[in-house]
Amino acid sequence: MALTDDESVVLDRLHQLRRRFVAGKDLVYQGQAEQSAYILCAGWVCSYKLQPNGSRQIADFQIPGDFLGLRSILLRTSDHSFEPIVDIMAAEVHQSDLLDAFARTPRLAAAVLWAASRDEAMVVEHLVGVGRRDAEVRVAHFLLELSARLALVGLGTKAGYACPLSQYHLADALGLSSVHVNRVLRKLREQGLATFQNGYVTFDDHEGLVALAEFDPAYLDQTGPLLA
Amino acid sequence: MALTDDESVVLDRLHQLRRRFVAGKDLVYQGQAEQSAYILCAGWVCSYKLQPNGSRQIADFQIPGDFLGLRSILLRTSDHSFEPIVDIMAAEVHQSDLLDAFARTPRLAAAVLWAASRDEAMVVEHLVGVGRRDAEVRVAHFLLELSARLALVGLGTKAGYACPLSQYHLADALGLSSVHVNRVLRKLREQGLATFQNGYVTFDDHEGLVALAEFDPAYLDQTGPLLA
DNA sequence: CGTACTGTTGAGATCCGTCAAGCACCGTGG
DNA sequence: CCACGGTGCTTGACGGATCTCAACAGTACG
Repeated sequence: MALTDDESVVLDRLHQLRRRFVAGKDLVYQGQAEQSAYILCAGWVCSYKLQPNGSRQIADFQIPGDFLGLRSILLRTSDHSFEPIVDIMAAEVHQSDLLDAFARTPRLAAAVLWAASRDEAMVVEHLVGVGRRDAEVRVAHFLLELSARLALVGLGTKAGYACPLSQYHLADALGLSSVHVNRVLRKLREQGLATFQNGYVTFDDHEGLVALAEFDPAYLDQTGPLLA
Repeated sequence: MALTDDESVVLDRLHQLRRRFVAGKDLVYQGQAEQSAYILCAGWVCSYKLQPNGSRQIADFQIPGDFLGLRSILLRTSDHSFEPIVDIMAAEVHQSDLLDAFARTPRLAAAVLWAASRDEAMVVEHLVGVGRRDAEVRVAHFLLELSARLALVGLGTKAGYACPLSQYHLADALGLSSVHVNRVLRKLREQGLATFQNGYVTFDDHEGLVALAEFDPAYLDQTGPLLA
């Protein structure tokens, strides 16, 4: 994605303030009114919604390079929370700076809208998984999606990747109980497809896993934003 | 939402081409490359993804006033399909016109991004339902969300609304079998909470239904886009 | 008058959740 | 050094929510 000098300047200005956050302490919480977003520099984050009964649903995971809280900047109050999975670094983006940037460089607006569209496409695919795939396929698909996203930013290969998630994170993301996640992971391991252990995901049979999950990465639109 | 004259002109130009589509015949299909979006004038549409095994997951329903296919305009190929539930009228919006409009009026870009954010918030809430609510609560929540959205455009009240969906639509949207949807609807009816019949949804006990579903419409952000 | 679609109901199977217990690891503090 | 609590992982037994299969009724429509 080629930028003009002007666009680069505007983009740089958005990145000014870098902040560190510790694992487990929410960046943004459900119902918060203050509006600012972040661009994740290092570490993993998850966005989730809590239910009155205490259960939670993780909507998405953010990895380095991802926008974080774009939605809470335009909607008045954040309808969800962000939890750092590990200690992270993130650059703060103020609402006013972003809207200001739109006025200066409309192509940037299109790029941000592209990012929002891609986010939504991922959530929709996630919804498909939870609604229509059984537990084994769902887990397999999830591991593959993460792999594809991480590979884009150089954090993984077809062989596997470092993954700081616990089985509880998987359970909350996939709409399963942690007990069942554990059983499914064991099954995938025993079938020689994939191993999720000690902070690493290893693809023992990448091709077989893709076949099982019927994984098609088209929705990830890996070609980047198209600029008018 | 107050617009300047200039913005109104740009917005009007987007609406030029109105087209009619018949029920059941897809407007946009999964994998299609051509890029244009629509603004729905009359009728109901659903957006869905098909699985290789034939089952489908409906991601969202669009009602009059909603944007339709905003995502397929920025991503290269549409990753999902749109099916008119009934005969509809929709105004076509070309990709180039939209990007052009961003350049002229950045506030419009913010408004469109707001619309995209709201869409995503709805999908996330949908995901929460499918992942973490049992069938009865899920159906109740769904009926209430539609009610709130329809009320905003004058198509329903707390008493009920006209609803052209079949039980199959509900099943595909909620990640349930149509058989089970039928049983749940019967239960809601017998409990005196809501009736889904003959193209009408009637709230027999709106308050009770809200309590059962723990419905909180905050995520719908009914205050409209905020303009810089 | 058949055909297709939607809705309805029952019976049986199964996937997955809940409850429960136990193990491994790790950092803390005595 | 060891006791201890916390967190995460593992496994078994049981129950239930939901699915699948199957049959049938009502309605619209050609």
